[in-house]
Amino acid sequence: MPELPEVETVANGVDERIRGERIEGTWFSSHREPFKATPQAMSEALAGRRISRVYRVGKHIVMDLAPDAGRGIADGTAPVEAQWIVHLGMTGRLLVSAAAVPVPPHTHAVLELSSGRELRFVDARRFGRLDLRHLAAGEGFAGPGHEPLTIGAEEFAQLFRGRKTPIKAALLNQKLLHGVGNIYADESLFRAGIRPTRMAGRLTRAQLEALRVALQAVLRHAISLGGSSVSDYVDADGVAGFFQLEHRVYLRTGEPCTVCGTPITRTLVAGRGTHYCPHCQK
DNA sequence: CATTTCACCTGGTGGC
DNA sequence: TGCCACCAGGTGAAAT
Repeated sequence: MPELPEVETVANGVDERIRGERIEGTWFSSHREPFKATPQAMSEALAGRRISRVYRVGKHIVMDLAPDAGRGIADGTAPVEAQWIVHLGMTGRLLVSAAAVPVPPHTHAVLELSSGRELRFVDARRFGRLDLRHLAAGEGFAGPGHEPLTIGAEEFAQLFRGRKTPIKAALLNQKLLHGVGNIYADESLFRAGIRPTRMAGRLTRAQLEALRVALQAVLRHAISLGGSSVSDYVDADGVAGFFQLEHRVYLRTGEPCTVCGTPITRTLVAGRGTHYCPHCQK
């Protein structure tokens, strides 16, 4: 499901709903895939602590964990002792539900909260990951690349200098920019008029700047509409987003380009389905 | 090191 | 209705 706008929507929704709550208990499934840290380690780190803040870094959701009795829980300034890191993979969901609501199939983690509600991690394909940071052991979670929403023109252009890979593959590389995925790579390249197969290192400075502006605009617009719901994605309340209605090329193979009417083409770039207008994108 | 390919999973859809 | 191929928002390991 989830690229930057969807992860941002989920993280903000979870933060609004459960910030300040105490984690009373935990439950984890017996599948091994979603767990980078062991369920036992996560249980020990989570149970008895308070959730002081939930936010997005790249495509990761970070939950700051503070001591139960600490000050500054409500405004997120409490001392952070550990962080729970959630990556939604392709089909992951993070849901805040009343305990009485039936637990959905493919639920892999449940945090029981002081309000009586539960935070549930649900993931059919199990490409998602759950992990843990102990801040006493080092830095907080930073993520692998630059933040797409705030990166400046100079830094952005620098990322692609000399790269002999298609620009779309570079956009998907999380060590360069973290948070861009298949939908927003295709949509930003369309809005910038750049063909996804163009070699990244051969783009002009003006083209790269057009791409940066288009990418930031498309991500902000998508966040404002609660993200794109293609099949699985929903927010923390289980509600779908609306940005899929604004897609100009993604999954619109054969449909007319909204600008020139030429049928949208689908090809493979970096092993991913890639959609573009052969007339508007050079 | 840079880049490409493929495996990891389940479920939905569309053709026959 | 059933079966099968193909497709899907994600990485990360292995090969080149």
